[in-house]
Amino acid sequence: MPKDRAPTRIQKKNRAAILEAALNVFSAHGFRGSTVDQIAIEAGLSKPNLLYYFPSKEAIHTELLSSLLETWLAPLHDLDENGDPMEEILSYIQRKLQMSQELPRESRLFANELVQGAPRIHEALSNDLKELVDEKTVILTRWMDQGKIARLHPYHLMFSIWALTQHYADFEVQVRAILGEEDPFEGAGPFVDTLYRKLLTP
Amino acid sequence: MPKDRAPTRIQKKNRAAILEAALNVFSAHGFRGSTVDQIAIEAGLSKPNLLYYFPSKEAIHTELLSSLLETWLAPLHDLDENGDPMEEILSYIQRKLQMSQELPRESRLFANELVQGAPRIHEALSNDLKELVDEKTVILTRWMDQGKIARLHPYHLMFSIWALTQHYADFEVQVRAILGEEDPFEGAGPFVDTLYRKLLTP
DNA sequence: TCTTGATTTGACCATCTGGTCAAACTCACG
DNA sequence: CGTGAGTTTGACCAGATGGTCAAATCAAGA
Repeated sequence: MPKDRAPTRIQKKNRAAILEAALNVFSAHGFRGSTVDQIAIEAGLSKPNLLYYFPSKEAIHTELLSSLLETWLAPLHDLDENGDPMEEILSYIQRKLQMSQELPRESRLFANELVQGAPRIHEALSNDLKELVDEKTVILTRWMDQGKIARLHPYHLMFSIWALTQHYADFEVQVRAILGEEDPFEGAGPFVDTLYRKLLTP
Repeated sequence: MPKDRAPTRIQKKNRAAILEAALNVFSAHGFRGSTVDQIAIEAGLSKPNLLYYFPSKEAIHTELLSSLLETWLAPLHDLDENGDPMEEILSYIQRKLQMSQELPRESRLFANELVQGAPRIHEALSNDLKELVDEKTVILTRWMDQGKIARLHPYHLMFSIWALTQHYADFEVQVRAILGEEDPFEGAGPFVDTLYRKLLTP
């Protein structure tokens, strides 16, 4: 293993390649379904070489999840209490949808983890996520109190946004099986916009 | 393997026990994450004994998926073109939500499969599911033409229903991490009802 | 009860998989 | 250059896993 000095050029390149490869593999096959060899080959390294950069398969997975969690929660973080309520929420939703489109691997990485009970990120859910959601829930509730948006159960509103937007990445095969040639996101954008505009209008 | 006569009492009991156990295990760990031993133990059998009833792990999985697909699609099947449009759709949604509550293992079994690209049920999606959806889409579109419900992209309407209802089963850990003690389905029922009533009102 | 097919199992096998290690190789820099 | 740290790899290991098989046990009808 490299000493803990500043990472060399090679270390940077290889660690990045490994994480990129691991994202491909883990998001497609889940943790148990992925092998170190697959990741190594995809990263253009031999297995022992890969394990020179990360102590274990688990470590790669953990690092991936924690380094991507921030990205994943960023849109919600950006929800601004000083903006226009309806526009803030709608633009949050569009950003989430855009992430589903542009970062489907990340979405599926989390989906895989969650469906199987989130054994490795349970803590992050109960802490980081819960905290962030509660913070934003206060804002949503205030907007409801002020009559700026319709009164709804804020948690379930949040769930519906996650469910709807991530569905397009997580269950892409199914969506494509139904839509055929049609581009999923072409229709999805306007659809969710309409949906939440109607739902949130007081 | 048993001859292909009428199944004996023991065959019935053991095959049922195996499928029940496999549903538990596969839905919790995915296909690759599950082992034949786990399933055997959960079914109260030895591994060779289990493999006396099913030729392989894959065969159990396949049989589970195909035998549950029907159950899974039943609510949509029941959508009646002669009923009241709004009530038909809303009751479809409530039935889906109820299935999420009562059959979460089945939901997660499919979710696991779908997230990983549905390698084993791709065909069923493009055939059975696609066909059923298209059939019901015709009804939805007619209702829209008649002004009975709001005009929406019917496929995306369908996706939204699946996403929202199955979210509660598939991502139950996340939902519970946010809700804490609160019963997810307590709030979910009214929420989705409100949502689709608003959305579908012309 | 006896017989025959159904059921069960311990022992076993081949393969896969995560991980180790010592030896070889490469690179940056004095 | 030369040298020491950083990098790479072939060979290997132990445990897990899907699956097989012959032999033993059981169950039900004649």
